[in-house]
Amino acid sequence: MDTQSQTGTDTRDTRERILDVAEVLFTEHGFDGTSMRMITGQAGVNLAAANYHFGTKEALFQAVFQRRIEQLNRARVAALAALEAEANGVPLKPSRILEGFFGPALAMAADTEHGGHTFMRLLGRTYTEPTQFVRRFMAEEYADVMNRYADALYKALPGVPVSEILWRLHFMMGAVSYAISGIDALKLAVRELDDDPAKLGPRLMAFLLGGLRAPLVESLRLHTPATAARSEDADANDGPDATHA
Amino acid sequence: MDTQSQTGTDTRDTRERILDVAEVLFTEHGFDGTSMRMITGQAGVNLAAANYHFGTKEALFQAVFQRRIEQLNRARVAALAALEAEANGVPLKPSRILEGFFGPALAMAADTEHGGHTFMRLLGRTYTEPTQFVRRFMAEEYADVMNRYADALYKALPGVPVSEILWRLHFMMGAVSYAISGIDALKLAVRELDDDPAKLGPRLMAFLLGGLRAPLVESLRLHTPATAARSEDADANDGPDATHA
DNA sequence: GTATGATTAAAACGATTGTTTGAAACCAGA
DNA sequence: TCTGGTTTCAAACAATCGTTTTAATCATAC
Repeated sequence: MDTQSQTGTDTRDTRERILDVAEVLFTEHGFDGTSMRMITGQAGVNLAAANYHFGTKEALFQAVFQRRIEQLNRARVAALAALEAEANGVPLKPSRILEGFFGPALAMAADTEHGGHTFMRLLGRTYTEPTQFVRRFMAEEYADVMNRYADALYKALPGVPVSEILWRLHFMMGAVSYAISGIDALKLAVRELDDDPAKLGPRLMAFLLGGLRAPLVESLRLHTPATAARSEDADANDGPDATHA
Repeated sequence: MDTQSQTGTDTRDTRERILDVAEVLFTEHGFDGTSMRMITGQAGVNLAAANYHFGTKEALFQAVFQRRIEQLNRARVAALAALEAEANGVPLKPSRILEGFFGPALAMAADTEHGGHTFMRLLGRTYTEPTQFVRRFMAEEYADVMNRYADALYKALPGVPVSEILWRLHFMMGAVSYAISGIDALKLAVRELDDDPAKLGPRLMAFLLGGLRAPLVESLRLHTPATAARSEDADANDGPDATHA
C-alpha cells in the first residue's frame, strides 16, 4: 500500500485516469463538492480503486496537487537559477525575475490540452480555500520558492523593505490567480472583453511590472528627496503612460 | 413565507443569528463544507428554523451574500456619484476612481467587529468558487457596478481600449481579493511580514495605481510615438521609483 | 379567555457521503 | 500449471447530508 512499487502493469493507467478526472472535478466543484463516486464513475474505474490507490480522498487531492506543483516549482527554481547564472554578480532586473516566477505559471495555464490550464485554476482556487490541510499543504509547497524569489527581488531592489516586496509579490499572485481562474466570471459580468489567451500573458506582465514599480506609499517610503519628488509627480500625471500625448 | 412581514417579535434575532453564523462558517469551510446542522447548532437554534426562515441552503447563502453586497454596491455607486458631482464635466483622475471602487471594500475588510472582514473573505473566495448558482449570482450583483466604473475609467483614460480597462480592473480585483482573504496563507508561507492592517490599504492602493498606470504592451498599444518611447524608457530603469537615487 | 397565525421543537425521511470488506480476476515468475 | 502478489469488482458499512413533517409553543387581536 505504501511501497508505491509500480510493477509495470497497466496500473498507472488507472491511477493516472483517476488523477486526471479528479483534477478536473476538484477544479470544477471544489473538494467537498466532488464525491469519490463522481471521480471513479467518470474515470470508468471501480469506486474502491480510488481508495486502493490513494488511500483517502484527502490523499487523492494531495496527489493531484503534488503532481503539478512539483513541475511548477522546478520550472520556477530553474528559471531563477538560469538568470543568476547568466548575469553573474550583476543585479538582476526585476522584470526578468517576474518573468521567471510568473512565466511558468502562465505557460502552464496556456496548456489546455494536458490539463495545465485546469490545474492552474485549481491552484488559484485552493489558495483562498480555507480547508486546513489544504492551506498547510499550500504553504509548505510554496514557502521555499517564494522565499527564493523574495530574496532575489530584495537584492534587485536595494532600499525596498523586504516586507514590501513580499506584499507586492502577494498582490501579484492574486492578480495572476484571478486572471487565470476567474475569467468565466469576468466574461459573465461584463459586456465587451477581448479574451484572446495569447494576449493574457503580455497584458498581465505589463500590469504586474507597473505594480511592482509603483512608488512606495508615504508612510513606508525611505526619506530620500528624489523618491518624494517622483511620487508627487506620479500623482500629477495620472493614468497609463499610453494616454500621454 | 414570502410576505417577509416581520411582526416585531424576536424573529429577527433568530434570522440574524443564523445569518451571522452562516457567514462565518461559509467563509471558513465553503458552501459544501458547511452543513445546516453546523450552522443551526452553533447559532443555538433548531435545525428546522433555518429552512423555515430561508427555505433552502442555497437561499440562505444568497441571503448571507445579499445582505452585505448591497451595502458594498451602494457605497461604491455613491462614491462614484459623489466624484462625478464634485468635478462636474472635468475628467476624473483614475486614482480617485480606484479609491471609490476599492475604498469601500477595504473599509469593510477593516471592520473586524461587525463581520465585514469575514464577508470580504467570503466574497473573494466566492469569486473563484465554481458553483454554478454562485457564479451567476456574483455576476448579476457585480455587473452593474463594474460596468459603471469601467465607463468612468474609460472616460478618464482616453485612448485606452475599454477591454484593457476591464482586464486591469480584473487584475486589481484579484490583487485586492488575495490581499484580504489570503493573508493567513501568506503569513504561513513567509518569514518576515509586516501585517499591520492599517498599512494594507495604502500599500494596496499604491500597487493598484502602479498597475493601472503601467505602459500598454507592445501589441495592444496605440501607435503614437510618445507612448512607444515611454515604454522603452520604463524598461530601462526597472524597479520601484523609491530605488532611484 | 379564546381563536389565529407565526415560530419553534423533535423526529424522521430518503439520498448520498467516504471507506471497508471479501471474493473474483489478473499477471508475472518458477 | 501452479503460486504469490497485485488489482478489480460488487456489495455493504455507518455516518451525515438537506429537507419535510407534525405537534407544541408563543404572541397577539378579538
